Amino acid sequence: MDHVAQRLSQTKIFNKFPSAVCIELARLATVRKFAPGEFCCHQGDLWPYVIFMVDGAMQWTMLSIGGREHVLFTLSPDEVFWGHSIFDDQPMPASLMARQISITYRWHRDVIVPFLYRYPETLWELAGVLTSNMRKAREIIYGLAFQPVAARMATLLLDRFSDPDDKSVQRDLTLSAIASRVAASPEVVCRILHQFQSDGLLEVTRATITLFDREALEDLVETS
Amino acid sequence: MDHVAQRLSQTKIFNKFPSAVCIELARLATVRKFAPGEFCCHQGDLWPYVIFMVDGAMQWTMLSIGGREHVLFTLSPDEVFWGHSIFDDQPMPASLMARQISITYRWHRDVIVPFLYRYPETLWELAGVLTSNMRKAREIIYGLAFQPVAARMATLLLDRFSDPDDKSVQRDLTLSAIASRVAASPEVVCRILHQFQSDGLLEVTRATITLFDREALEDLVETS
DNA sequence: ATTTGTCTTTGATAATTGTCAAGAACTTCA
DNA sequence: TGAAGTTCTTGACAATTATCAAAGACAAAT
Repeated sequence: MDHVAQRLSQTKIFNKFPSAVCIELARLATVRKFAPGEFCCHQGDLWPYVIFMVDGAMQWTMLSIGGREHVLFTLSPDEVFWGHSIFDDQPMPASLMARQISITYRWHRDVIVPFLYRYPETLWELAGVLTSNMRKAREIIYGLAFQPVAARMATLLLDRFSDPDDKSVQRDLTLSAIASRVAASPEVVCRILHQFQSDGLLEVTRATITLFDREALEDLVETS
Repeated sequence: MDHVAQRLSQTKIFNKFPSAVCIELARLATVRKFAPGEFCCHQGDLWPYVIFMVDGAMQWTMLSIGGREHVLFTLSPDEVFWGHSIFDDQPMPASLMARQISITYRWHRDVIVPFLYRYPETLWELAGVLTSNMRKAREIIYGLAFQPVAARMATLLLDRFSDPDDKSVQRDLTLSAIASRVAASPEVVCRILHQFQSDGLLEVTRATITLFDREALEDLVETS
């Protein structure tokens, strides 16, 4: 069995297909490579595609009314993304952009829908996946609306330090990149980072961030 | 054909069932009456039900981290609501509360899912409905996060004056009720309302609001 | 090693919104 | 009619965050 088909068959929804179908789908897929900065789909496009991330990283970026960009989440290898237009023929509400060199398998709606109908359990699971996405989106944007910047920063940091053993991480995001994730200005991000440092929660150098007090960050998220 | 079954068969998803199935479903439904203030489901509950609004009005209210309540949308007669727990067995992210005396038809997941599987087009349409809900939720919360209060007020007012002929509407919401919809304090709502008035956009009395300049409100929503 | 350009840091200031408090206006009910 | 309870209005003040500006630190390239 093709290696990619194998990985595909472990994802939600696709795991409800017999493995022969996954192999067949892998064969039917359009393979595409993206350079960093290249767009997979643009906000406003009609984009009725499913993609499977083989390698790289994509970010889901929303253009807000003031021309500001907000990164809501990123896509990592082995994740599947179902374009909204597949289901309701409406324009995409955000853009998907490659952050690194990325490789995707892509299917058009017309290719994949017949398979879904043939195995209705996938359709049911699809409802589950959409619901879970809705919850996540709700959570993220709700955080933007009702949590102060410090709490949103704390969430992002905890996400980076997701492994409890990790005491120190590389800083791969600039202040502006962080700002676009927490919907704040780079200056504020800078101040809050140093605020955290002078409160003894962590240590910031140009290259790394070292976490001292995970609980304090968790508290910040809870109580705000 | 039962009158309610008839109405049910005109809604999304249910319209993909043969009418005999709608009649059958109407028979299988649990009919419930709610007094104003009574809850249909509570945030945090596992609530795997579908409801059809026969009469009245429900509001979808989210308890935020500061104990504040935010009303995200309301349910009107002939609308169908699919509880999130149906699809992913997770707790409901908000509460559904009757605002007036309301009557609902309700089905448990176990009752309705077999019918969905029997008619897979309904499952497909379900994905469409969930996607459209996701878009709406996104829009609403995104507005809360990135639009100033005045723009959110403008949106709410335009919603009230949805009929272009309506020049004047009853004020059926108190300042606090408005505040909870636009996620602001009643004082700020009061000020903005008077701001609009002194800018000549509308006239506020205790009982009614009269719109003078619809375009100005629309501009406010666009440009912020 | 110097230059160039991008990040980062810091300060000053302004805008938005929330909070508190007190009084005015209105409704309801007895 | 009057009393009690809401709801509305207004002012003063505080907190959060954005914006602008300028300077400092660093990395890459020549």
